[in-house]
Amino acid sequence: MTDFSKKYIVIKNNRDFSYLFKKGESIVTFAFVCYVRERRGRCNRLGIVTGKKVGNAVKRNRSRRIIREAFRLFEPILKEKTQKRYDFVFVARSKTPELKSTKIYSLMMKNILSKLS
RNA sequence: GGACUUCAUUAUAUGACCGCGGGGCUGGAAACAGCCAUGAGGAAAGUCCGAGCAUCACAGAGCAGGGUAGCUGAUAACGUCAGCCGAGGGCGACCUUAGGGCAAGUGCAACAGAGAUAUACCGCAGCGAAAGCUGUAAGGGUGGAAAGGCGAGGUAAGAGCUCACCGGGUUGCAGGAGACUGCAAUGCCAUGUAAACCCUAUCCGAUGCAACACCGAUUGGUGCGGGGGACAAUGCGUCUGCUCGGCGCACCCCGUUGAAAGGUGGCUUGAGCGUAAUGGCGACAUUACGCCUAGAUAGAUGGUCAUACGCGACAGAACUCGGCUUACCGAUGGAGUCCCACC
Repeated sequence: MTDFSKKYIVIKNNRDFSYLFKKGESIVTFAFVCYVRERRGRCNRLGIVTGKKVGNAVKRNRSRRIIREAFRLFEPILKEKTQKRYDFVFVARSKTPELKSTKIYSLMMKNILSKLS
């Protein structure tokens, strides 16, 4: 139903998450851990995991928002570069809430694009 | 000026650009697009109490289990709040208070100490040549606690033995709505612990919005199991470092599940908030006027930049209220107390 939408889809299923943890390619930085896998379909999908290790509810919200914001900027560039579509799962780490979204954005550009191309 | 006490308020602000949630308006068949205003807290937290609301159960009474524990009031209700009483702390403003009953029963009280609810080790006094006997509990030492405290009289020495003051018990009278207070008489009666069991009084049905209600129905859908088919082709999953290959899913049938799944409502207009007046010491109540203030469902408030300063603490709504408790960088205002200086 969101096929024509420009936006990404949010991953909700627990099955999808565990599948990506198992089979996805992992990219580790100090700010986040990312699991990626190629998928069919017309748009990318995004899932964010913020465990209890990150901190209290405010810190978890903060890291979720930062990652989402960074991904919002990052996603159109990815679409331009390649025709392939991917599933992403980002796992927040304990340092994440203290960072700026630009920092995460640059980390995404640096680490993920190079791996996928 | 310094040191405090108490009650409130506030919780970085402003602008630009890019985004998000639900709502309204406009365009559109729809998808969607554009515009507009709006969008976390004093604790949203812990889930510790009390309610509303919902479903189930229910004649009445009792047991069990649990809560509460000075009095009077406030309240929908409370374990909350207000005022007062008692006790304790502070020079004071003021603060703290788990504040019924060990004179119903049972239990426990280590060590020390002569002795722990009872005693006589050292003492003191009398008698006696002495051993010792008798009287006594002032003093010593141990302990959280040793038969009310302290002083005077009294005595062989002592002791509520007597008396004054203080403390506690009982009875009476007076005051108060009551907790209680005051006075008088009597008389010293006998440890602590009930946040030990327990007793007394009083209150309590259970489960929580993932409650619950509705929508949609056999040509349909969810999950599980079994069989078939394909064994050609395609995709995905799985075993594997890779290939081959096997198995599973996608297809069909049967059995079972019978609303569990999905969607919508519940979901924010409420014991609501603000201002004023009146009543009340106060909690609060009444009246008038004004206001509408998040409703997400993997969960919306964010990002970037700029400016200012003290460089921003604790922390994120999840059915809704009233409280309590805990966390917290600060800032501002009102009222009040004590000390110093000056007049």
